[in-house]
Amino acid sequence: MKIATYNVNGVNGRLPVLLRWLKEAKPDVVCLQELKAPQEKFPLEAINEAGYQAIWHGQKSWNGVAILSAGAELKEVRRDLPGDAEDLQSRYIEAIVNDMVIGCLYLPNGNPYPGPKFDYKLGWFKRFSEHAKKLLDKGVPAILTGDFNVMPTEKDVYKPERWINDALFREEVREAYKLLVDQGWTDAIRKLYPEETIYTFWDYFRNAYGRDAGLRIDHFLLSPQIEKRLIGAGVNREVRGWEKTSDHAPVWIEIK
DNA sequence: ATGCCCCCGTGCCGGGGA
Repeated sequence: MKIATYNVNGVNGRLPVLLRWLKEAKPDVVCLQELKAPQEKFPLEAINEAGYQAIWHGQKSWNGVAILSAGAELKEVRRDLPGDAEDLQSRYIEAIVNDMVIGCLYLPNGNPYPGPKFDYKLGWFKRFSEHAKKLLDKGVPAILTGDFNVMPTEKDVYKPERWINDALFREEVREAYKLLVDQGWTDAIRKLYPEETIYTFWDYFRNAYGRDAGLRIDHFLLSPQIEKRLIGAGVNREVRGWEKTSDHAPVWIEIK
């Protein structure tokens, strides 16, 4: 079973790229982020025609997350991150698919540092970690995946020294990611490829993709039951080279 | 220190992204 995550950077502007990738990669379950579309403008018909059912939580202009499933039933659990009724940003949606919890997240960017957006990022991270801990404590097979907006280590940045004070790499944020993983999650890409340089995002600026000046910020965190079933993982980096493409590439795992 | 590129919309500029 193949599960993928893809920050599409506008689900309607990216629809041809998304449909082509679905057809070529044939993932069973897909988590999407940055829909940048209100609830009623999600392209459900095209996605149904591609063979997927979907649940999503849209928002005008920004954010927005979705979960797609090809065959297996998709049972929505929640469409918001618990812990702050005033937080109206669409950044989390969770479903049960094949008896697994699938959490699809779009963690706040947090720039500029310092400032209120950075504080919001740390607050969101804390709420997310509390929710993640509850999932582990329940002992259910779970996958948390999406755009974490964190490069976990220096290996995950083309030039770490340039990113020290960026909200994606600040020590507080890396520490928050480490604390989350240390609850008992496994970073799927690093489990299979501990030393490789692997990126999931390349800026539109400065020919970043051509220079391979990338970041690894889209992650798969697996609960112990899923980690035992992990048989493959990778990045469809060629998709980043397509016309009218997102600045992120799809990331996938295969479990037995 | 900033723009580069690209998305979206109370749209032809500005905010946000990372």
